[in-house]
Amino acid sequence: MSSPEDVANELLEVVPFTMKEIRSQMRSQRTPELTVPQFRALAFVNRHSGASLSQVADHMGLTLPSTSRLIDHLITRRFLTREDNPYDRRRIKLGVTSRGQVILENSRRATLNYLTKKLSNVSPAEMECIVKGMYAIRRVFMYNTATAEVVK
Amino acid sequence: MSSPEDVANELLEVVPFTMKEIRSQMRSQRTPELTVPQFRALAFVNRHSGASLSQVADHMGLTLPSTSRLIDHLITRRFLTREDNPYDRRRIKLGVTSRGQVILENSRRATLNYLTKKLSNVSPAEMECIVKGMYAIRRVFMYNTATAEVVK
DNA sequence: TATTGTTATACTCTATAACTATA
DNA sequence: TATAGTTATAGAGTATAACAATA
Repeated sequence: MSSPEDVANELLEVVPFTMKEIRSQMRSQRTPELTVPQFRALAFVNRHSGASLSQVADHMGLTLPSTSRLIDHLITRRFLTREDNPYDRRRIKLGVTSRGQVILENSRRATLNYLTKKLSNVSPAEMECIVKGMYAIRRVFMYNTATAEVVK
Repeated sequence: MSSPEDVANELLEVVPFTMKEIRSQMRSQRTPELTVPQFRALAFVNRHSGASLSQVADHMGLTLPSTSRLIDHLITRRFLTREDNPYDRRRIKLGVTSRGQVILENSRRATLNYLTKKLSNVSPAEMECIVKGMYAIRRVFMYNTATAEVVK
């Protein structure tokens, strides 16, 4: 039996390490074109075409200035476009270019291939566990806003 | 049944998000004294008293210059000490100060409390899954050097 | 007056290149 | 010559503060 605290300890050790693996894979291997935050932002705009800066910031959990700079880099490199929103001129409408879609897909493929290869040594039963565990984490951290403190 | 690729996809979505939660908790809540890499380095030296810079770099998966600067910050703030190693004068011996131990313990406690609270909504069965899943990930990413490519 | 976004500034993380000192 | 570590330099990620434009 594991206590919530045991699980918390486990997360605190394993998550940063896994994150570092993903980050260095993205940086060093085939597709150093995108950092992890860039990848996430690009993927979000790809799923939500016409998104505003605030929507990206909300999704990423970043401040507006941080998001503005992040998006700037992606626009400079022609992975994203920025247009005015005619219905509310304070807002912008972001969109992924075809160039951006290619980069996004390449980056996703390379990283998935890397992870998939690593996971080839894991038994089916363990993989089910990982999936169920990730689902629980997702539910708690990504969707459960009921217990989340409101931070101004 | 989940394929390795399904699991990889899941990791690629959930791990960065969870990492961001941990990072922003450490930054914004009670103990903004340590960033995640600083916490990890300090915890490593605490477990391996007298460690050299190279040992920290290996553990963290960072280059020597990056590690040198990271450690510098911790020394400047009197969380770590640096001594010469008399047996090999090229090496240094790192140690945690009592001040560093206090900070480390506070930071660990605050983050664990935060995670533990989040996990209070997870059923025991799901927690077992998370633990088993983390164990599998740990085995694959942290210990399995057999299939890891050697990157110079 | 409140919301959306940008610019200015600053700090940490991280890398590569070039260096010093020791083995 | 090889190894351990530092310094110089640079780019990305992130924040807060101050601002402009629009609602």
